Amino acid sequence: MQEHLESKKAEKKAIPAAERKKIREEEAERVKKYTVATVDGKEERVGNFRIEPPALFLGRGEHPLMGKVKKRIWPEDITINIGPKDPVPECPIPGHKWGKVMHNKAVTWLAFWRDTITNGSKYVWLAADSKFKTVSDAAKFEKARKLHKYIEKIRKDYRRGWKSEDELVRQRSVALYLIDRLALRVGNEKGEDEADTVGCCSLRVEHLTFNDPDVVEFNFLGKDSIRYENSVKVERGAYLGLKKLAQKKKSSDDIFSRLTTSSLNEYLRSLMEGLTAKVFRTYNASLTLDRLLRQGGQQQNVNEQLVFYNKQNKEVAILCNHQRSLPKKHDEQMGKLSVKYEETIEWLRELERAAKEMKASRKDSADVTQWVRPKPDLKPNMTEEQRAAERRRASEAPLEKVAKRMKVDSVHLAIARVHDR
DNA sequence: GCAATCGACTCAGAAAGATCTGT
DNA sequence: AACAGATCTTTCTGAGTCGATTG
Repeated sequence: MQEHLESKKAEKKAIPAAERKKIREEEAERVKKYTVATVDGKEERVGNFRIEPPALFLGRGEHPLMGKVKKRIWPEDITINIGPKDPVPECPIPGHKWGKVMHNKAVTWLAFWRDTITNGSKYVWLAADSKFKTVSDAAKFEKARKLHKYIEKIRKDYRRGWKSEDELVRQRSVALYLIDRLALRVGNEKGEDEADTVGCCSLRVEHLTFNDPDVVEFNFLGKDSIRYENSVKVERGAYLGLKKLAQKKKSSDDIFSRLTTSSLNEYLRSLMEGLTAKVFRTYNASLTLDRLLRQGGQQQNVNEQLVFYNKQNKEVAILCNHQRSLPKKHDEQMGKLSVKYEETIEWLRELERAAKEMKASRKDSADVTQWVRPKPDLKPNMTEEQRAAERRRASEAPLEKVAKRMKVDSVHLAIARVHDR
């Protein structure tokens, strides 16, 4: 199977760039009737118009269902949602027909099917640049802006709640503090056939360590089984409240045993219309970026501005615990970079030595030694594999010594070039 | 009345693919 | 000019959130 896939890959790679582009354009033309939808008289791009093909389910982290077969979806499994007078899209597989055609104006999906692994709903939606998506995206940020007007009151309220006699109020107030301060997700309960991950409301005693007087260490698997590891100095009241909630409980017990995500959200809605736990993430991420960008120095050029922006944006990613695993070849690439760096430094030393020597002797040229990588010897009649092998040989071959005489100007030019890098 | 389940939506990381850049 | 490697963009689909429905 692997061999087959490898050879398919090689076949694809062998197609010249121009032809590949042509193939791509033709394919785009062919699928156009599936990728564009008319919504309220306007053409909109469709997001995922291809049905997920059969595969072995993998899942993220330690998923109980990993390895199960995700079965093929047939037209009969699919419900189409279109306007009542619109023509039904032609079924692309001869001899088959759509399972159901309906006209539901209250939802935004175009097609629906059931996932054979989880029995969950899967949809075809419009793309992110569609009216439906952009309007709801804008509404999300407006809601976060609205929270800005309520936040002081809400914070005052939960600080008071830490000391409440009512355990439910205490749980809710401490949980809300964590959601606000650490941008934790709300953390719905999860089932037996899902990976064991948690959010705020599902935190267990085993996920926390208390370091008096006021530091809490968090260590748990969050969404996508991404580890959240953070040692935080928290407000004293929250510390005491949280510690009290963890006391007399087993390590596998829920900290917020009486709190549910829906009761928390219900409470939030009583404080501000439309407020839910996830709004705090949007709010705090946006506010953090805004604050960091404002305290920016005077970046001179676009390049510096970009570096600055990316740096601040990374801070927000840290707040939200967004992280990507390193690419497979990362170590190798870093290794190559450091070798290159060393070589460049050595070359710089040699150039500087030559410059000094010329200055001392008042000559206008000097002998320099450069260590260079041999060039691959590529012949026109070589096959792709032979070329690759030759390139590999050249890149792994020892450095060659090249001695040459350089004029003073070219030495200075070379030094400047190294500094540019 | 309430816990469990469902439906519809956003969020998110991996991998594939396209494009850019330096040699 | 060609090519390889780096980087940026897109695709894919699994993993959440949250309100509604159901038993």
